[in-house]
Amino acid sequence: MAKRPPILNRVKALREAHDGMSQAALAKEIGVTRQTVIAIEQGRYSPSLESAFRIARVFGVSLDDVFQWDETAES
Amino acid sequence: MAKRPPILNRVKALREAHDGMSQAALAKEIGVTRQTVIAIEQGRYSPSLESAFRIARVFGVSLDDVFQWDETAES
DNA sequence: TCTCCATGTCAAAAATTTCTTACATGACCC
DNA sequence: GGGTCATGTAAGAAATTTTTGACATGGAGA
Repeated sequence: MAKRPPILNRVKALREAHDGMSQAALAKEIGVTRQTVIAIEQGRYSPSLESAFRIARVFGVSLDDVFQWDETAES
Repeated sequence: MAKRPPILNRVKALREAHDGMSQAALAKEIGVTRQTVIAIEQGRYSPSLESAFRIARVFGVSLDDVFQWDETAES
């Protein structure tokens, strides 16, 4: 399997701040499945750049507001 | 194969602005192959979020400075 | 000319992300 | 209790990204 990517994200926090939007609702808006949203929030793998863009657009923020390089990981 | 992603990038321009860095040198710095850099620059597919981050870091810019959503593509 | 370097192409395999389907749990409300 | 919703897990298939290896071309320079 994939090892954990060195990327952190605030998807869950943004979702909750967005009027408690559910994982299912977010998944539908960005055009992926609920399982994909779960995996991304859990950091099991990082999304494609395209999914990342769609997530940022749903919340009206920039890519860097959603995803951050994990400085504690090896570069 | 994959259809063209709705994402544009300035990798080639950044590379040239970065003292004419070669595709091979960039590939080595971000830990992918030269073919991957070629494919990204040509827009054949968009990179993983992890590769995207590594590219931005090499050039010392933000993700959004390297990759832009193509507004002319269907969302 | 010959060599080196940068870019490009191609095809198949490998690795990673995403989908599909199914089932489980806890919270909440009737 | 029974129903719905949100979240979570799991396994295999499908799709996409990346690698590997090989070969081609054009430019620059010795």
